[in-house]
Amino acid sequence: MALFLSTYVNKVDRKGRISVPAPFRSALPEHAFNGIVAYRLFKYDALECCGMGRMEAMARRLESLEQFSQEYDDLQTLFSDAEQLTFDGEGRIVLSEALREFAGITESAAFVGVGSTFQIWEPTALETSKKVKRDRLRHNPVSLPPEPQLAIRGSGE
Amino acid sequence: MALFLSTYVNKVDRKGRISVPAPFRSALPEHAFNGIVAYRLFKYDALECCGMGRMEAMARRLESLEQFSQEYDDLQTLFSDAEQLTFDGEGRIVLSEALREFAGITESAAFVGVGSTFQIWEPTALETSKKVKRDRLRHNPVSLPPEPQLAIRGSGE
DNA sequence: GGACAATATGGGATATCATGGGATATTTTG
DNA sequence: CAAAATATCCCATGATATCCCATATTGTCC
Repeated sequence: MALFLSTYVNKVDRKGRISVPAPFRSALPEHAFNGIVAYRLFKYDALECCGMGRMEAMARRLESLEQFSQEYDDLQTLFSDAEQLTFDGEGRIVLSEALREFAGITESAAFVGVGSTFQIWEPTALETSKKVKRDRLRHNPVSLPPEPQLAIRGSGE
Repeated sequence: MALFLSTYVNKVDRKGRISVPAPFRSALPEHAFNGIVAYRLFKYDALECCGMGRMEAMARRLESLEQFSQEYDDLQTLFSDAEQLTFDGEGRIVLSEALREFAGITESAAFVGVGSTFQIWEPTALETSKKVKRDRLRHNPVSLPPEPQLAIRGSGE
């Protein structure tokens, strides 16, 4: 499984191109599609990204939900707003205006490794969010449960 | 499982390089990634370090949490603040300015084995913290639980 | 106490990565 | 079908990360 760590801030150029950090490109599993999928987070004005394989697995899990249910419909939105972004020869992607606008990205973007996926944030918004979360962790420690069972995602369990 | 003991103090050079003590390098499990992962402790201005395998296990455990819960979001910060640090040919890592600043490290750093992981502290801050803990233990002794129950905690205990 | 090995420290060269620009191919629009 | 717009591809450069080599210090063994 892919593991994304750290945070990198890179520039967006006039053509909407931005370098995906080299460690993230290395961490992506091999796939016929050479790039990533970006979709909008529900809770934050930021994007979540992963390889195509993970997206395909998510699609299979969507199929396990009750068709026509409210949550099925809701999750379909995730897919319809998602964009596949191909790497160019230098490891850059092009962020569409729609994605940039959703995340409030203008000149730079922060690539935020969060374990099995990574996120793309506007850097100032990221710092604000991180500060809140760090403060919360400092005052209300949480723990990780022991080594898992696999969880079904997106089911709201 | 890895076992890290003792405390070593090494120098940071002008490029931010520092030697990881040889016993710690030996104690790390084999992994394709030749280095360590450093992340920020919640309760102290210090870093905690482990091998990549342990970080991967932590990522799997994160996946077992409810995906949109607040504690899930908060713990993601641990990953986004973490950095993978590759060993150079001489067993050194480069501590980024962000990590050094967080831990208050300038000229030297203390490597502190704490069992299954190790920590990196600014040496004076470490001494202060140790003194506080020794005083507390003297007045309020604690015990270890029996063998199978040790849990990894997201916060300093 | 000396020799040797292991470890830590220091410096410089090279490779990689991020950034920037232009050309070409493809798609869209009129 | 042609022109315009956009996406993709290709190439170059500067900064920095990585790699390589040497020396000093410390620990171990005889």
